[in-house]
Amino acid sequence: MIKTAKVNHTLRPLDADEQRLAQMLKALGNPVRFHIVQVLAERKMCITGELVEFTTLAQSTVSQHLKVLREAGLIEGEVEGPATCYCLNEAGIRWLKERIGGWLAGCCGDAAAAAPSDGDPACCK
Amino acid sequence: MIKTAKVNHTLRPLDADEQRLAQMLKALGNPVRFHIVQVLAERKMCITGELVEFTTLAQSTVSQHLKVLREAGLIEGEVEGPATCYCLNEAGIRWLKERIGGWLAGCCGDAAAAAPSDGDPACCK
DNA sequence: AGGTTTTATCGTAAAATTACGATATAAGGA
DNA sequence: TCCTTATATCGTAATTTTACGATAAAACCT
Repeated sequence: MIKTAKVNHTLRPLDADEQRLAQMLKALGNPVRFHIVQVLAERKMCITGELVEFTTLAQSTVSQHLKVLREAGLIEGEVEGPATCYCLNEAGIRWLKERIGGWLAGCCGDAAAAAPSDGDPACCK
Repeated sequence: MIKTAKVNHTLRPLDADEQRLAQMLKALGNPVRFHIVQVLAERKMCITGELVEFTTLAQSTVSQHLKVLREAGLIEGEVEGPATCYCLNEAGIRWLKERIGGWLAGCCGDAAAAAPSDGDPACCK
């Protein structure tokens, strides 16, 4: 329950890209889902049942996790008979990498633009 | 309550780097914390009270969120009098970017190594 | 010394997430 | 047709996370 009495100064609404990034990070922020995408990267593709075998969770739980990853645009599934075969969503992963690479600009600026005077730049100076 | 009866095949334990990455993703997977790091990137530094003003949350809540970010290695705080001044942890952010950049290798291979025969590569082929 | 500001931490309630079993549905086989 | 396999979804319980108020402690000021 968020108090509305406090004036919200600068927390501007997230634009579409930021929302997408936040959704991806949230999806990956769960240990099981973190694992799943790694497994998919290694194996290239898995059917639901295989992922169920890899984890120690119920099939329904894995299915839910897959849904979160799917909706975040990190994986995609193709129905093959009664099974569903999942793999990473390459476009989504690429987007994530590019987005993170440019995220929080001004923090890790170009080495040419930011010449560290010390090996240990002061935190709050 | 995770069932232990199921054989855990290939979910190998995460190594230290993977654990660190998972922790960072988890920290960033919360909307408030996502916002905080963006604010810190824009403003370079903030004291706790300022971040409290930016959000609509209680001070104690913000403090908790800051703790999660701090422990994940994404921000750092320096005590100045009664206040604490926070900024992004540049080394941690840089590490995150590099790690994400190389994560899930084999998925977004080099364009030279993976020549797409179609504009829309099959998912589970 | 007393008062004010600031904040991290604690305890707890509320909210959100994750886990599970049940089940309907689709696909495939005998 | 019946049976089996596979899975997404639903309802719900369990667990975790997030929110809040209270408070102790540190720093600063009068």
